[in-house]
Amino acid sequence: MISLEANSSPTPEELPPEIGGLRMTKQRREVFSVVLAERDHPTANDVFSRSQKRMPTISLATVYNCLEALVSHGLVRQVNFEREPSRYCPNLSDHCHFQDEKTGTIHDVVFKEGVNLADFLELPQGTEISHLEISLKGRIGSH
Amino acid sequence: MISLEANSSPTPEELPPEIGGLRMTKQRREVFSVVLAERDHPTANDVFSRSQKRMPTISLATVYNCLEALVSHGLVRQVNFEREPSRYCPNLSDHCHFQDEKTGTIHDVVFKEGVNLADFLELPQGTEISHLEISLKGRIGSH
DNA sequence: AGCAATAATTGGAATTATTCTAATTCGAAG
DNA sequence: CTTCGAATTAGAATAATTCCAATTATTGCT
Repeated sequence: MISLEANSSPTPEELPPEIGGLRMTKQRREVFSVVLAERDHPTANDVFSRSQKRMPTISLATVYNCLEALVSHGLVRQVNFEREPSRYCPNLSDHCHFQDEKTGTIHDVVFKEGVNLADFLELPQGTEISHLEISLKGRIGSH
Repeated sequence: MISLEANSSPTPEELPPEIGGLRMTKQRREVFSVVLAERDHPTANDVFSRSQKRMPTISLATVYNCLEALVSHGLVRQVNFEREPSRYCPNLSDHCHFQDEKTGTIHDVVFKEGVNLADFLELPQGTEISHLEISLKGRIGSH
């Protein structure tokens, strides 16, 4: 099995013909490898222009299609900050996002060991959560 | 001081000439009273059509302007679910939102007593959070 | 291999929430 | 009552995303 680790990001050619139930096409491989390559939470447009470098014929619609396929198969996470364009994140571990207001940069923020949602939310009993998004904004202290 | 409580929602006329540093105009009063009236997290469009009942001449642009003024003065909260249109919430207490996937209805969810963000997030030290949004989606158990 | 069926890609048009613009109107202060 | 900055308005503009219909690729059969 091919490893999809942080600092060994695969070229499109290295990706197998199927991942997590999703058939990989040339374009999906390209898009996926772009998302895997840099952990900077690119927008669809960012992914589009990066993909064009290797595959100049790819279309923006296809990038949207591929991203949606990857997201719905759980291979990539879609990240939203208020009404900003969606961003895409290859980090599948349980985490949330912090946006530095100064630079716009988005950082992954992990939960502390053993923390469970239901532990700190007054949820109506019987609630089943299928999706959770935590978005933080602020500044990183500099002194 | 006029009380802006849950079940005594003020008519526009009852709102003072200034709230929280924001000068109240006829339209702002109308928009604010619409948001206060029902805790169903209306979109800008919802607010627009409800406002039109009492004030048929109000424009959508004005509704957006008023909502933005109310939000930036901390009188109303803007609530986002992924890429859906923004919704508006008069509940200023510390809480987050749960959307019932079946009905689309949004419920306020409060944090458990004494819970603090930094307690469960591995935040880079020195981080100052100015904005936090937690959005949940799922189903409410029915059995 | 050849071929039908199915799925993916493409470019461009369409949609939709929201913001912008420029003109008008309002309202508080003198 | 006039003035002047702010608010409102209608409509145009913007921007992210989705839709559409046509083309191209891929799969599964025989």
